[in-house]
Amino acid sequence: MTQPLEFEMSPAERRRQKVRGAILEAAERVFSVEGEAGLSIRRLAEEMDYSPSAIYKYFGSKEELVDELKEAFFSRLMESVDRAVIDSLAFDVRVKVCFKTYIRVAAERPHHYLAAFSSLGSAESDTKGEDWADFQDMKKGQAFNMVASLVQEGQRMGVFTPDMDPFQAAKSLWASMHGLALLLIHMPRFPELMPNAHGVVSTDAFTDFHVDLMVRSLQAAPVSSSFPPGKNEPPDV
Amino acid sequence: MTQPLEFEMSPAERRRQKVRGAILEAAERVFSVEGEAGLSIRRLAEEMDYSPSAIYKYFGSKEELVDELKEAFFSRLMESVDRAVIDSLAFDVRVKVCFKTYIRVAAERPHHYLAAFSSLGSAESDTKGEDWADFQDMKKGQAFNMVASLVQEGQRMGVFTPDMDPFQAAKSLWASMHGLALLLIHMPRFPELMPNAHGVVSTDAFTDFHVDLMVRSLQAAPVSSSFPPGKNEPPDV
DNA sequence: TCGTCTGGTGAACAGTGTTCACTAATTAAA
DNA sequence: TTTAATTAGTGAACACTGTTCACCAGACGA
Repeated sequence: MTQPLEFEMSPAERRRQKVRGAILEAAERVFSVEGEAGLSIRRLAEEMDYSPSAIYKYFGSKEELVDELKEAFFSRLMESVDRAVIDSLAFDVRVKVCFKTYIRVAAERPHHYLAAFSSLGSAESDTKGEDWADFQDMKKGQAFNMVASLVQEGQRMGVFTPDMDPFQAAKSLWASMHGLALLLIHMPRFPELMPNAHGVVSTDAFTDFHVDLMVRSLQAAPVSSSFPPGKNEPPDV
Repeated sequence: MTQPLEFEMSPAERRRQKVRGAILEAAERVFSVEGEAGLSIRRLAEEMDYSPSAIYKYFGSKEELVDELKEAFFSRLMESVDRAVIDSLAFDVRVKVCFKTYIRVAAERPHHYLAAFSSLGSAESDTKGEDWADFQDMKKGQAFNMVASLVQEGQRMGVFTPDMDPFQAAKSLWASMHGLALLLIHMPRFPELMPNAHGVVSTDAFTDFHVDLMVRSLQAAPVSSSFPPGKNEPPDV
């Protein structure tokens, strides 16, 4: 998986990796501002004074190239979240900073985040490994695991209600996080532009609000009102 | 906006609308299973025994055609939600059925829903009308308004906490709804495949769980624990 | 009946991703 | 060091795409 260290590469291999990196860099430059639609092999080749077919000596297809961009982005995203979480000590700020960092970094690179979720998964994949493998390869599983362990920690501390599957809760939280990130990407200023009762609300303030609601939904329920608290749904199979 | 009624159209106009409808029908057929990528003007023309350029007598561009498919889908989506909400009497089942219907219908037509949210909005739109106009045109605003009025109703009934802007709450709920719909589209069986503490969880059961959490986050907070309840963020401008 | 408008055609333009035969150079082996 | 083999890079081509344009025939209104 990981490429060999630099000093144990032949000069040829080292030069090859250098060119490969240059291609990825140029691709990243274009992709960041114009997305997959604006990134064409021919344009990329022209920008590097290469022939289009030269690119294919380094990448099997355009999809392969873009996949590498997406994977690199997801690594940066996870790294950002990790760092933000580690730097925070108190539990409550840790969980909130986790969500907020994810949403902010995702919205900062809209094309990357969008591209990573723009293809729809095969609906009839009998081989249950396929989706899940892709899931871990793309490091999306890492986000899920981090959220799940945060929920468990909250439950151990008695801050979150114990009568819910932490994995289910993590999925739900992830969906809410994902949803806001994508809404911010698709309509960048929708928190400001859409109606508000009390004047304009900045995107940051709205993100805080959304994350607050997400966290509130997990808190230990002191009394039950007309809505039953989230309990584990029994598997209906 | 609305086309003239059938009996007040000239025979020519009626024939024209008939062909136009046939094109849209064929496009819908292809788009439903293969999405925008699989829908090409040439293929469409071939399927109807037309020349490719004939399509352009009825639609200015491919984008215009696809936009009409997306708009029709959103109309169906909103109609489904409306009908589901109207058929329910009790407030709690009404709000849950609203969310669940939205998510289900969106996930049933993944290509449509994905296409409607696949283009990223212009980040630097100074004309604040642009995003908002697109918003109402695509009938996405209708979803928002429905959710907002549900929140207000819940607040009037005392079921939802009164100290939060119902519009902000509606945006947050919409984001959570949107997020789950897109996750189900991108990884259709992620509720089953991802880890669970208590066996396999069906997609339906997980949707119920997610919606429960969404609703719980709005409930009137009896006592405040370590997390402050969602209050109106003051505008910071 | 005559002119105008419109539906439909085929060819072409400018793109796209990708492949393939072909050099030229660089590397590994003798 | 000379030779063989592998590889980097090229340009042309294929099969697509959306879109336009000149043209033609038939239907329409005057």
